[in-house]
Parts: sequence; structure tokens; C-alpha cells
Amino acid sequence: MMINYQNLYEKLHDAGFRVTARKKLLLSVLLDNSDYLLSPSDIIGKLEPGTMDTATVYRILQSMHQAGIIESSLDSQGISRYKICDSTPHHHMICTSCGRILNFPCNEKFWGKYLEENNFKETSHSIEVFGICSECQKKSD
Amino acid sequence: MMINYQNLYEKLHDAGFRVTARKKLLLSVLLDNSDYLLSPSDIIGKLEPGTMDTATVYRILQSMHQAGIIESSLDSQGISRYKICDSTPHHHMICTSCGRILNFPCNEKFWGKYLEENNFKETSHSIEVFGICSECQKKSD
DNA sequence: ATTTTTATTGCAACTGATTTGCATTAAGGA
DNA sequence: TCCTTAATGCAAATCAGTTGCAATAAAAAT
Repeated sequence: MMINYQNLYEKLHDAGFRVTARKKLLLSVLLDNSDYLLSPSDIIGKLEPGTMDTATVYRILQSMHQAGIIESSLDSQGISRYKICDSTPHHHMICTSCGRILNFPCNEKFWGKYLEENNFKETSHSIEVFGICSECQKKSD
Repeated sequence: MMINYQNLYEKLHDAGFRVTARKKLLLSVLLDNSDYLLSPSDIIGKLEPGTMDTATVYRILQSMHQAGIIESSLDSQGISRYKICDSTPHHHMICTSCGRILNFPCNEKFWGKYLEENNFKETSHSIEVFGICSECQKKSD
């Protein structure tokens, strides 16, 4: 299933949100940078100055998250970062130099035995691999 | 190698920090709660009111982290949480109800093939499993 | 097409975690 | 014990993110 604007607009609408000019604009920024986790201030930096209030950006990001069209995570400094949801479950390889994120699938769960040993009921998990992406390795040569 | 006060004091000292009464006090709080990731405000809450200034707590935590005797992580709300470093590498099972953290070792790295495919140079990784610990499952019965 | 309802937005003020400048105090080596 | 310098308390500042409110604009109803 391809990601497209119509689809995203519908999801927003179905979640009870109005499809406004600002929401469309933010969506285009996120789609244009779908390989990156963007912080609110990254996003604001990509807009013409004065296009949108900070509070509006935060509110729209909340709405989109609620509508299930973007996923959020915290970077190493505790700042929220967002990207359009991927359709398949996955984990991340995050470049600590440029911030690019690459996905990889995850089927194995080698910690199953530890869950049992501790009688721990898993609800979710997260695997993140940090390092330097191919592009950034070239740059530093 | 067991964790003990002398050892921790030495590490602080070796990193160029003075071993003060406040640092000893914070260390005892962290040792008494070594199964939990504590936030600065958790820690302050465990002290007699007026024992130590907020800024001091933050500064000491920075020093201890720099000295390599505590590890830090961010909780789901972006708040810093700390605990005494474990001697062996491991990953976490974090109880979303009480905050207790359980360790499990990690040897396997099933993402190796994805690193190669993308020519991604790993520097570190993090695996966190969220869920409900044994104790909290009992409580909700 | 016009009116009506209600979500959306800008603005400014606010919150809560964390940091910083500065004067004072106290480690710990000489 | 003295002296140098890190550590500390206090107050003010910073920074991400949130909120109240009045004005605006979607989308639903007429």
C-alpha cells in the first residue's frame, strides 16, 4: 500500500480532524523528508518564516499522531521527532551524524527466554542501532 | 566485581571530582534503588526536604555520569532517569507500571545483515522491552 | 449558496525540566 | 593549618512543549 496524500487526508478526516491548509503543508514537509526524523523546530525551519505559529505546529503534530499517520520518538536530547508511519513493523538504524534513519524488519525475539524467567508480560519493544550511515562515511573521508 | 562505596568514591575521585557529603548521599539513594531508573525529582523526593538544592542534584548527576558510575536514559516523557552502572553489558525490560527495570544479556545481533546491506557502521545499540513485571501483574489481580 | 456549528489558529502567557551566573563554602593537597 | 579550586545554594534564565482565549475558517445543515 503506497503512501499518498489522499490516503493521509482521509485518515485525518476519519479521526475527526479537519483537513486544513496548515495540515496539508506539514504533511508535505514530512513526506518530502520521509527518511528523517524531524523535530518541531526542524519542521519550522523548513517553512517560510511566519507561515505557521509554533503552537500550531505542535498541535498539528499531536493530531497527526493521534490519527496514526505519523510516529514519534525521542532523540538523545529528549526532543520529540516525527516521521510518516511506515506500513510495516520495523526497527531503526539511526545515523548519529546526519540523522537519517534506515529501517530493518524484526522477527526474531531472542529475549523470549528472559521474559519467561522473569514472568514479564511484554507489551512492546524498541530496537535502535546507532552509527554512521554510508553517505556520512563518504563525507568524512 | 561487586559494586561498593569505596569503589564508587574512587571512580569519582579518579575522574577529578571531590567526594563530598552530597555526592555520598546521592550515591546511597541510587544504591538503595538500584533496580529502578530514578528521575532527578524521584531522587529529591527520597531526601529530607531542604537537604540539597535542585541544581546541585542535577550537577552531581552530571558528574557521576561523566565519571562513568551511573547510566542515563530518557523515559517516554523525555525525562532523564539514572541508575548505577551495571558491570556487564545488557538490555532492559522496563515495567511500564512501576518503573522497575530488569536486565537481560545480549549477545545475538540479528541485524548484522542489514548493517552490511546498508553499509552502516554501528557504534552502539539499545534494546528495550516494555511491559508489566511479575509484581505488578499480582497487584492488578 | 448561505447560515450555523465547531474545529483550528495566532498570540501571549504559562509550565516543568534543566542550566547558568555569581557569591559563598568546603574538599583535600601542600 | 593554609590555600587553591571545586562544590553548593540561590535566583534568574532557558528551552521544549502546553494552554486560555478571541478571531477565523472548515464542513455540516439549511
